Amino acid sequence: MDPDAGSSTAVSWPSASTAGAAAKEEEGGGKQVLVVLVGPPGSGKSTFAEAVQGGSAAGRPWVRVCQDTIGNGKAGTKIQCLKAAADALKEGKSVLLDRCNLECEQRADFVKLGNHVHVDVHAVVLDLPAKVCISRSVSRMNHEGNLQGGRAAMVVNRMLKKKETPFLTEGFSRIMFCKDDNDIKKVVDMYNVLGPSDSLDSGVFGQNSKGPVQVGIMKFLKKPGSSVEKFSGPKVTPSESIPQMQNHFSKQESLEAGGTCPVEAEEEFSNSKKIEEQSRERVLSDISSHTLAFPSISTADFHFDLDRASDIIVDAVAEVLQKYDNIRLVLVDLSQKSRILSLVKDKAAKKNINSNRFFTFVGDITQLHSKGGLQCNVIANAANWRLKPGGGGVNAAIYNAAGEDLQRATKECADTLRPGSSVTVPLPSTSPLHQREGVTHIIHVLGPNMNPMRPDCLKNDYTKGSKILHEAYTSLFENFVAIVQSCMGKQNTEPALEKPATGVTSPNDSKTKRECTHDSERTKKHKLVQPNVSSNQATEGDIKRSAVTTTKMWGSWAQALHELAMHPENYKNSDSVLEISDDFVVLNDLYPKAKRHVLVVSRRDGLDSLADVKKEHLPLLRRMHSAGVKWTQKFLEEDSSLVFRLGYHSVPSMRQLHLHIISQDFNSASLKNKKHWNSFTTTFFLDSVDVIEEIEQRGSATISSDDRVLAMELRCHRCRSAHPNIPKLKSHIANCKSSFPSHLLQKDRLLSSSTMHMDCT
DNA sequence: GTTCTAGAAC
DNA sequence: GTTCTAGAAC
Repeated sequence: MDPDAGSSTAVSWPSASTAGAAAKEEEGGGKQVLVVLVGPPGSGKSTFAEAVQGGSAAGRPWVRVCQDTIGNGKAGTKIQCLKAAADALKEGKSVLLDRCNLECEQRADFVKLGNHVHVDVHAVVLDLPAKVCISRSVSRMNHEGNLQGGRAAMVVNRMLKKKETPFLTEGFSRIMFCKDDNDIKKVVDMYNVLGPSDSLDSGVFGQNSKGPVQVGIMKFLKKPGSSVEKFSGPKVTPSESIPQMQNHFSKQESLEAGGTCPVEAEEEFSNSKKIEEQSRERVLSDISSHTLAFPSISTADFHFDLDRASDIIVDAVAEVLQKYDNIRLVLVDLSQKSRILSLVKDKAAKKNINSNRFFTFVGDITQLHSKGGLQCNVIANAANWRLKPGGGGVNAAIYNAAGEDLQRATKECADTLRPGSSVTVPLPSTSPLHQREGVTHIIHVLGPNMNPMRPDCLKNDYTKGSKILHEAYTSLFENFVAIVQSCMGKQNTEPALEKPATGVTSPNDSKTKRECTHDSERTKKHKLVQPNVSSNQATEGDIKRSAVTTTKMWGSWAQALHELAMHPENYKNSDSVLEISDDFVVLNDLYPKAKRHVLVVSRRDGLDSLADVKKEHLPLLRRMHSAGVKWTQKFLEEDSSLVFRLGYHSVPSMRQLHLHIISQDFNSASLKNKKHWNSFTTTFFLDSVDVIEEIEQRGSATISSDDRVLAMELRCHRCRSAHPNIPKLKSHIANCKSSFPSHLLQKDRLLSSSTMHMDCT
């Protein structure tokens, strides 16, 4: 790649003729730069630094900090370089750090320094062939660091063995690789025209794609109790001013290898340190891909106050990083001038967030690896509530980059998304985004909504909006953690719940759906689920099923059906009771939610709900189903325009297993609220045919004990359009003539005069 | 499951 | 002001 490919920033600023203080004054525009040169002796670092310093045509004041010369005749130290760099930056100057910096550890303190004083930290890698460096260093005379002749060849070889390619995650905002003098010249030219207020785009430029894999960058991925723990670097605190940093460094001074090319360097590593390094690399390579890249959610659509949004991001990030160790988060924005990015960066630094575990990044979220050199196995999508492509921005970009695979995979996981929630979609390996960028999962997230045509519009309610935005990020991070945990093959303290997602459920696709995860709504009470559900006992699969047995507490009001089932003779004169058999009672629902709404109530004591049903109950279920079909037929004879659905509520409110037979007009005054609607039109409603089939195959029914589907937005059961409230929904469904969703047209899930081969008169 | 009602939304 | 939702009580 051309080294200046990323220098798209215009450099047409007025040239500041004065240096130093003048540059500092202009800080509002661009930033100072700390250029960390990376290269062995003979690679041309000093020549590069002198060329930039001497050729600056744009008024940017440069200071060269060179370890070879900083000791005034004696061997210079890293500490001296750090101090000199800190001083120069404090004076508003940009710094060229002229030392080898071949190892991550050698660079780390300088990067930290640059990030602390909020300057851009660049790496310029002088990646020339070893023989070139050797030949230059061997033959040169009067080298500043007195490294020349035969000794130089040995040192260059030794150092190159230890070379660790710089990576953005070390804290660099930009890395440029120079393979030859031509590349070097281009980079020098780029800096020469970089005015005091200019800045260069973030990213990696000129890297050879088959470069070595960088493992050292993963040192942030410590796990408590593991050997990696020992390698967590000194904790960075916001109050850690430069002098304090220097104190810290001075303690380590004896351990630090000299900057330029000390022959002694190799001896500085004790055996124990080597062992630690090896074990670190081994562990870290296992979890090296656990990185989530996410865009800023809702800030464009919602016109969210960016200051508040950045607080929310930083808070949510801090919370999740505190809870989990082995993850890395990256906030991505396309624009170099992104305000949300700079706000978040500043606040994260102030909040003492480890910049290795969370950082901001300028780039295209769909090309982080190929263009940015940043490997992220999971990326978040600022999705729309329909989970559909389009709309521009990140959503469109991700759908475009991932191809149709993403649409298909998303559809298998969920139909919609509520504000403040997220859903994980495993990205098929056939997707270009998977193949090219190494992205294995997309997590769709939906922030607060302000479009009055959509459900849950917040208008200008920032309190609520903030809450939802925080929920959205938390949900995103929890889902990401769940992916990481499942990749690591273990469930930690707080595994994110794995649930069947919203939308279509059928035996055919239930497997894939289970692989998707929806967010857990921690604040919501699960009133219908009693503690004995024992979610924490779930081990493999983690699908809560059939766990609600005999000990569920039923309120007195919930006992009516049980009472009826046990003593149907007491009700035989009631108008509501249509049929009594040994197995069941058929009755009109007391509060019908449609023109026709009938219950087939099992008479078996102990079968409180579907969760209690086992294979031995199949004959009963089949008989209940047949009774339902028989009565449906009768109703269709009375009104052939009706369409019926037969099914069970996942978690019923009334005790005693009962099958609903309900016409799909939903034209009833008793249908009053969201829970009523969603209990019949979401996955909460399990079709009788599917329940029977699953019990035949698995021995029990898969039940989502998650009642969040009941709180979902109101959508037409035919055309899936959304409506803000019950009255509007009702007026819509009264007129909606759309055909039913295709899955309902299969397997006799819908019964009508045509499917039952009756005459339509 | 429904009813009642406070308070949010309009 | 009225409409609508959501939570508590039953």
